[in-house]
Amino acid sequence: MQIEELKHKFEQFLRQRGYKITKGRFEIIDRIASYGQHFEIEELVRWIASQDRSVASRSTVYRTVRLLQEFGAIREVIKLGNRTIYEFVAGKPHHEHLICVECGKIIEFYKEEIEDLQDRVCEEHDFTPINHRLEIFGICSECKGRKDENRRLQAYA
Amino acid sequence: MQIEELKHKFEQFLRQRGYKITKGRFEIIDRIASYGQHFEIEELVRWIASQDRSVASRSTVYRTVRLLQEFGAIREVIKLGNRTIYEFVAGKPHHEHLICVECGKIIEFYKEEIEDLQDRVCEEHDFTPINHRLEIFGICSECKGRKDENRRLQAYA
DNA sequence: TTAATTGCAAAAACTTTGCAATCGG
DNA sequence: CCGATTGCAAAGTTTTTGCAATTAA
Repeated sequence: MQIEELKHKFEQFLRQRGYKITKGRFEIIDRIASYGQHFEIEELVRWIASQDRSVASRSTVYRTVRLLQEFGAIREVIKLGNRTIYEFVAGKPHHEHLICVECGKIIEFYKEEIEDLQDRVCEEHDFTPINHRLEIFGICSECKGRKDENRRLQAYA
Repeated sequence: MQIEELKHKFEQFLRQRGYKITKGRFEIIDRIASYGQHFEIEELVRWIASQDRSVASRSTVYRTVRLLQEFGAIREVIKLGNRTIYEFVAGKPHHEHLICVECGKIIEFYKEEIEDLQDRVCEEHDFTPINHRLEIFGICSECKGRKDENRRLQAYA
């Protein structure tokens, strides 16, 4: 399974750095995987606490999230206001996000050409890219529909 | 002057919303302009306090920054870790950023094609974009030079 | 054994808010 | 005069950290 492979690689990563293989760290990976694609840390803390409080404390969750980020299993993908939304990468190919500011829906997309153009920009500036993030905020089709409805209702009122 | 025009438009914006034209709000615009292109709120608070404490309190700075954001004179352009970097837009055309994670340097760029491709992606998803942000994190040419130097030094050690 | 990890509570960093005083229209 | 704004201090959020106890190697 994908997750097992990830855990195995994480184990190697920990060993390489002289860190320890603890139950908590691997449990957190499982909880992230079971929570779904995107999450905020406090959400994750609550999710873990709601299931089994003994898995990890808030501090351990924060510390493990940082570690998983260094390892590359999760990424900060959306920054909106004071919120940070992480994504469980788990070997998924790179992609960008459309974020509906109305309902919070997150749509993933990938455009090879955009990536290529970014590389070109970096070359032009002799800049070595490490990672990037493209966030497009707007209104999704469902919310647009809903808005039109509201407008109609208001018009009749 | 550019700033005067901006202030004039901001005045109209305030009136339109039934808000008041206060000295503080306009002073803050001047201080942002004099601070430079990019800033964090706490930096701005300190900058203002260092010049003339009577201009505005921390709360007023926070409240005015929010207002200026709604108005469109400033934008949240970089979100890195727990930091938020704002940019004074002041009629400048839209652009994206390269951020050096080594020295913090910010390089602006604009690629028409990237914008066009984004529009196409949005159309494909029937998504109405409101705004977007593309951040490319990496190492700038100066820092690369510095790193090579370090490597050389280490090699000799 | 011993160095890393954990949980806890405290602190830090950043931001928002309630309220009384003040100011703008 | 009335309602918006301000400054202050207090409270809210989110994240980090010091420390003693615990655990992995």
